[in-house]
Amino acid sequence: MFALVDCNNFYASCERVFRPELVGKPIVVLSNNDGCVIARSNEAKAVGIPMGAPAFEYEALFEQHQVQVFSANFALYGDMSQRVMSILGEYSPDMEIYSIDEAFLKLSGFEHFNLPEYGLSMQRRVTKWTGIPVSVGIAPTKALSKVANRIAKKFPKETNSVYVIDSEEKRIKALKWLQIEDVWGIGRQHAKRLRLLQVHTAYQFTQLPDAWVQQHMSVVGLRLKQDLQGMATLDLETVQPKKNIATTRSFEKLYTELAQLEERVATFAVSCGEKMRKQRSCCNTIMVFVHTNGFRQDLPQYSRNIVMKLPYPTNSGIELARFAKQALGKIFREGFHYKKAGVIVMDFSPQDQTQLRLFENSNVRHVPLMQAVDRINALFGQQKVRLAAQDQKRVWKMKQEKLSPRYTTSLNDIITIHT
DNA sequence: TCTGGGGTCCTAGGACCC
DNA sequence: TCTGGGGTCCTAGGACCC
Repeated sequence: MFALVDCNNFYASCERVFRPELVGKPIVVLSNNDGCVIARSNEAKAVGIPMGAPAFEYEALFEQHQVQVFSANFALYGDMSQRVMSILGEYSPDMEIYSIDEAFLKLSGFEHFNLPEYGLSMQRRVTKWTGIPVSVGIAPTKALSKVANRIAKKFPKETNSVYVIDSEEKRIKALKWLQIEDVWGIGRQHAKRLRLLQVHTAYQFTQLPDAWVQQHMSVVGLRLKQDLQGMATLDLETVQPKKNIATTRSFEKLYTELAQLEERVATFAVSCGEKMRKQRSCCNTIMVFVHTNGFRQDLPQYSRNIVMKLPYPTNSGIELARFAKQALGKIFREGFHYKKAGVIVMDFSPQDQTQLRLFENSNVRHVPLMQAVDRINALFGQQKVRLAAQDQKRVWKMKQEKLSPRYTTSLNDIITIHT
């Protein structure tokens, strides 16, 4: 059996832990630059705020329903996630942290446990120890545990937020209840196509011939179908080093000059270097892209990326910034208003076994230098030490007008209790 | 005026090898 | 009228997840 434990409205719930007066009130959390809604409490969903809603279009509705609006506070969410995961880790030796707010637990060898009770224990302990409400779905396969979780979330009162699919009757009933677009692994495109074929529920999907599923949805679709039928095709996945690492941002205003973009792109490259060093990878290829604001129909549009093969593998921020600037120079065009840029590094080789080149090699002195930079920045805050090519005066700043304190990760922000 | 930021996997087709 | 049989690597595009 597998359990899927998923935090309810995670970002909104994190904000609520330290603002208990907001329990029962509508809350939304916005993306970077306070752009779109990326999390909603149940109350916010109920007043009709969709996922991804542009904040500026919904200001009136926020006002009307007294919606509490927060800028994304990833320092807080990341820390709360770790707390939740460390509690869940006690419940099984095999856990896959699937995303910031959910984890699969493999329950092999738990045959003699009372699973509904076990799930309830997880649910209660996480809520009690962290303040984050969670839902638990337990079933014979991963895909079915997702289904069970959805039921637990949809009917919290009837299920106590824990649902177990442990019989053929329950499995079929659950699949007949689940709409096709709500199936894990079936996105918009496949759902549309399946609807046209009169496949409206997860159950009907499991009745399709294997050959059709394989032809139109590849082996990924076929595995999903079998998993939903109760044959455990998907197993826990172990943590693998990432194959690509990206740092990309939309800008708070439109840029027209190369120098402005260079400064930002250098910062993105440095950030990619930091992320690579954390997993001890060096990249052999770097991609830089820029584009204008696609929503602005009054301005000419331009969008381009460039892939640059590096002469040697590196994870030095200094070298990455230099290459990224070179690449940017090749795709930058005068006369456009740029809204977004990014750096993506790929084609990794392990840091400790890079192949030396005959003529050009990464500067070995950067290795201890980057270690020192990482340690200083870890101690004194991000970007305390940075390149001259990066923003010196910090001229740009992400729009974060509704940022909550970093209650759990910054001593200055620690909560005060008056007694 | 304002519209997010990360990731993964699979397939088909072309270029190339012997 | 007929025109081999096996591979690999790379890229673009399409789908999906949170």
